[in-house]
Amino acid sequence: MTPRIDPEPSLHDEAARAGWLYYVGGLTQDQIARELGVSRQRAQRLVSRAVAEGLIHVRLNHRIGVCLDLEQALTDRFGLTRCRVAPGLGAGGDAVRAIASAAAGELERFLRMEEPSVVAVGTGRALRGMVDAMEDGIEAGQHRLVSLIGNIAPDGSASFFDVVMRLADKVHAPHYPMPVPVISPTPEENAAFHALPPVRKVVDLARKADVVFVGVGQMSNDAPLLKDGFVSRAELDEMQAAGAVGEVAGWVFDAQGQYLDLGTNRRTGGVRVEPGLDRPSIGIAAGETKVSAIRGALLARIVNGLVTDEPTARALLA
Amino acid sequence: MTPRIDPEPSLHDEAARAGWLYYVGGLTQDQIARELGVSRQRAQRLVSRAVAEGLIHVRLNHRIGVCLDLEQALTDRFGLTRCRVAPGLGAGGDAVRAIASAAAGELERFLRMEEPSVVAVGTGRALRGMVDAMEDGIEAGQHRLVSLIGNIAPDGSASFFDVVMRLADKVHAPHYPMPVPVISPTPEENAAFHALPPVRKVVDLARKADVVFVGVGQMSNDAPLLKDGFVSRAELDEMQAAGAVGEVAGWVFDAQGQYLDLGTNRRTGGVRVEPGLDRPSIGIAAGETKVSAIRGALLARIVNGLVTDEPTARALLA
DNA sequence: AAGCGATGTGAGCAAATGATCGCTATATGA
DNA sequence: TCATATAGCGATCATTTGCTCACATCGCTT
Repeated sequence: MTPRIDPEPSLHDEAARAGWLYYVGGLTQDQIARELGVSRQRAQRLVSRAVAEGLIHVRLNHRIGVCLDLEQALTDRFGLTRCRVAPGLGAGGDAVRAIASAAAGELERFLRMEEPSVVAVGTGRALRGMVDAMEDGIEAGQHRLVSLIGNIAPDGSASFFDVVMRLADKVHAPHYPMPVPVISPTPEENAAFHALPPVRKVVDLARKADVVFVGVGQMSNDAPLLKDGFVSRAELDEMQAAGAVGEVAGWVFDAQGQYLDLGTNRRTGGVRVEPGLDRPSIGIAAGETKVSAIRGALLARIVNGLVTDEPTARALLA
Repeated sequence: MTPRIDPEPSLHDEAARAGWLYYVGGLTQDQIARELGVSRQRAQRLVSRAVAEGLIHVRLNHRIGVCLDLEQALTDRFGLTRCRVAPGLGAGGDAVRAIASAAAGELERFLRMEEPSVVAVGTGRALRGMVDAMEDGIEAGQHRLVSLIGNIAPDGSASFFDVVMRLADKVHAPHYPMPVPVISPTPEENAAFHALPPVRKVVDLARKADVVFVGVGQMSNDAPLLKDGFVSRAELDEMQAAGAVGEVAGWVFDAQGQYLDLGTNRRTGGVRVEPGLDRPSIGIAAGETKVSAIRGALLARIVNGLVTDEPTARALLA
């Protein structure tokens, strides 16, 4: 009579169940081991696997007063439309982790709208963290997701580009990668790509996006662009000398948020986020090293919304 | 220059921050203590306070296969429109805790709709848990919340009735309590209440609700109605003898889900959930002792949707 | 002002946890 | 076929955690 139940509790299932019993049920790992009929060590491993694989999501259901104050102060100072400040994670903490769930909440907010819209996204660790922190089960098929940044890397590595893809995968929305090199060897090659009709289509879509989510990269010596091999050391030096402090979607700007007309900016393939957009343009970024980059982006209104963490917020206001 | 920040980190704020550092940041309590400048013991107390007060919410981001199978089986067997099965919490686990977040998700689903609607809710521990497990920050001002059950208790205790109130409070929606006794001393008194125009208005609202959320109570010797003093032992005996196995919103039914025409049912003040509604009527209930009550409600289609836990689901199918 | 209860605090301690190590089984590929 | 990598497992052990107890503090009542 009982229907066919219990095929093969996959490893994921077992881990999820262990995590559930641990965090929701409050059982000890010993009890979980007994419940699942495994050794305590295995139970412990299942629990940590559940955490590591992001099966367990923790959210804080209380807006800490100080963070609200900081949000208000940032909003006033930079004329933002949206602002979220997550509590910091202490000295050695990972800023990306701190802001991931707040950023996820911000994105979910847009994805849940019934009105079909176009969501443009950049790349970077922060955005990646945001997507990972999103809840499962959100269906956003009515929206279109478009990448702001080229998806052809010099070394062919794709790890940099899977933010849109992962997101599209997660919410079952159509997505439009931008089929151009992140940064072309020459301005001419870049122009050749942009002359192609399919490329133009994606570019047009990105330009009319209803909302933009981007990370903000610093242009100091630990610049993501350098680490990922998109700019050479020499070019970085050149742009630093010209005042470069940050970049958004690969486009480099100075301390006032003015895009520079040199270096890689002449060969960057992606769509530039124009300053002063009338639609939301949300920056997701935190970390001591990014402060002047973020400030530049805010000053020129390359972004008019911000998700950051507490120490970064304080530094921006200082 | 720095704006006025740091008035008084309230106890809640501190607890929230400690919980954040612990669960999101992964710091040890010792590190948290140092970070916050308190003793380790205080840090530990703050963390547990954060959990106890529901500041920390844990969600499982993975639907365990077995639970999906059970949902399908229940849906097929009882012709449900919606069904969620949460993993069980093991032998000594609290069933309410297990289903709270799944139920919250189900309710949030409705509240997030833009279309204004009327949401009718019952009472009980399960619904209370559901509301507590809801995320903060959901705005549902477009909906109206109406209580199915009277809000006048024999002993004047209000703890039983604050489900609608807490919910309304949380999502900032208007709410309509039902200003009648849960159970009147006589049918006549009950009728007198229902003749009053303001009462009729609420009753009409409840009757046309677009979605109904109710708990399911058992009528065994540990019946909630008995424990809360709404029925006497003698009446319970009488109804049990007549086949009573469960109740929804105070209305008692038998194993087939047929409402009985005796005992308190002649004096119950609230609105009866009619069998076979064409709109969603979601039962939130789990626990071994409730199985036959739930089965009755399902068979007669007093509820056409169910949120329960794994062992209960298995028992319902057995 | 003394008494009293509620609340909070730190020390100590037992239990729970998670990291490490060496072992085994399985796969991978030359 | 064999060598080697890889992953999982149980045992051991240092660290982390949360509980209990004895005491201090504060506010309120008598």
